[in-house]
Amino acid sequence: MITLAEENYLKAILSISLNEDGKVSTNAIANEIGTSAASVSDMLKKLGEKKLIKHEKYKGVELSKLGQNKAVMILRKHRLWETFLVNKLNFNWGEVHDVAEQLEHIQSSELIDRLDIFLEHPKFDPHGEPIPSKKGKIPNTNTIPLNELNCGTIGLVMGVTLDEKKFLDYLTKLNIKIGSKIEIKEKIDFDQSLCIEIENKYYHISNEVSKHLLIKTKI
Amino acid sequence: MITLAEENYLKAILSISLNEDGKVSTNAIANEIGTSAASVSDMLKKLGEKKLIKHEKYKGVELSKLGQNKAVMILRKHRLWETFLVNKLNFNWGEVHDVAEQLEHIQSSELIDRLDIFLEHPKFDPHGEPIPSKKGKIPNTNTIPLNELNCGTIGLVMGVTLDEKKFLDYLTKLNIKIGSKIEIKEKIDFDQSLCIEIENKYYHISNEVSKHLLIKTKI
DNA sequence: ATAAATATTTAGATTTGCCTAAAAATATAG
DNA sequence: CTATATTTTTAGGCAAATCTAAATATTTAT
Repeated sequence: MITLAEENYLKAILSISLNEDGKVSTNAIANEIGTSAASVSDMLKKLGEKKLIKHEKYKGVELSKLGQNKAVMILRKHRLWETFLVNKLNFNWGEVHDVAEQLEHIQSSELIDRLDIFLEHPKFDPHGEPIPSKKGKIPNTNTIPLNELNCGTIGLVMGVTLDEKKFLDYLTKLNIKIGSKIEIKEKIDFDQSLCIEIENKYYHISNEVSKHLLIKTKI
Repeated sequence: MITLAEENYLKAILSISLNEDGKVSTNAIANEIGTSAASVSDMLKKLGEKKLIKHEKYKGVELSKLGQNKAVMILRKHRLWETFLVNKLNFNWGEVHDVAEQLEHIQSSELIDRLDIFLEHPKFDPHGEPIPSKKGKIPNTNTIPLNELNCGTIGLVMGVTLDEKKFLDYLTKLNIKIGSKIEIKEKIDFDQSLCIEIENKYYHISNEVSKHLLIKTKI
C-alpha cells in the first residue's frame, strides 16, 4: 500500500518533471513539498525500495513507470475533483485547491470512474489544465505561456498553471478567465512586464503573472 | 488539530453510545475499532487531554460536549457522502461504506454545506439512517428494530442499522429495501428467528438479521 | 469475604515521517 | 587546480499510533 506522504512525493516529482527537463533534484522536491532536504533524502530511499522512482545517489531522481502511473492518477483525481467542486457544488476556481488536495487521496478507482461519468468525461479542469485519461494519457493543449509570446500577439486564455487563491483572485479582479481574448500591447524590457488588452480594457501585468497564463494563438 | 485516528475513536465512542446506555468501556471501543485495549487506553488519555472525552480511570468514558459535536459532524459527513454516492454516482447501497469512511475525514465545512445543498438537504441516508443537521441535531425516526416487535405486526422498513456489504447484499437478495412492507407471520421461540411476508413471498430470517431492520408500525 | 476471572492501565518496542546537525559528495570560482 | 560554496546524504532524535507483555484494578462466584 502507498501512504499519503508517498503520494505527495510522487505528485511533487511529477509536477517538477512537467516543468523542467532532466532529473529532479532533492532540493527541488524539498522546496515543492515544504520540507527539509534530509527528509526528502529519507523518503527517496523508501520510494526507491518500492520501485516507484529511479534514484542514483547525488544524481537526482525520476519516476519509474509504476511511479509515473501512480502520480498521473493522483493528478487525474485532483483535477476531476476540482471540476466537481466548481461545476456541481458552485465553488469558484480559487477556492478548490486545498479541498482537492485532500480528495485526491481517496482510494477507490470505482469512485473516480463514476465521478468521471457523472461529470461527463471532462477533458480540462476549471483552470484549463488537462485531465489525464483513465489510461494515464494527458490531453495535449497546444498552448504557450503568455510571457513567451511577442508584442502584438492576440490569443485566447486556455488555462493557468498556478492553482493558488491569491493568484486566481487577482485574475478574477482583472476579469481574466478561461476563454478571455488577450492582446499584448507592449512589453517592458526592464522587467518583462506586459501591457495587455482584455475586452477593451488595458492592464499592466508582471512577468510572474504572465508566466502562469496559457495562451492559444490563432496560427 | 484533530487527527484521523482521533476522529475514528470519537466516531466509535458515539456509535457505541447510540446503542447502549451508560459509559463506554475500553474493551467495547477496542472491539469496535479492531485494536487492542492497550492502544485504546493510550488514546483515551490523549482524547482526555484534548477535552474531547470525559474519562475516569477504570470507569469508562463518555464524549464531552466538544467531542460529541465533532463525532456527530463526522456522522453527518459520512451519511451525506453515502447519499451522494448512491443518489448521484449510482453506487448501490452495499458498496458505499468503505469509500464514505474515507470521505468523512475530509476537512472543509464549506464543502459539506455545499454538498448538503447539492443533495437538497436529505434527512435520511440510503440506509434510512438519519443525517444529523448542520447544528448537530439528529432527526427522530420513531422506528423499532424488527426483533422487538410481536407476531402479527405489520410495518414498513425504514432503515438498517448495519452498513456491511454482506448484510446489505443479503437484504437485496430477499428484496428487502427501504419502504418495503413487512409482516411477522411467526416467531420461533428457540432462536428468535422470524417468518416474515414481503410482497406475497415468505422468508425465514435469523434474529441477527431482524435486529438490524428498523420498522415503522402503523400505530 | 476472599479467590479467580475479567477489564484496564502501564511499560517498553516498533514504524513512519519528520527534524537538526554533521559528514560527504559535487559544483563553482578565482 | 585547488579552495570555497552548495547540494545531498547520514546519524541521532522526536511524536504519533500501534503492538505484546506485565502489572494493577474491578467484578464475579463460591
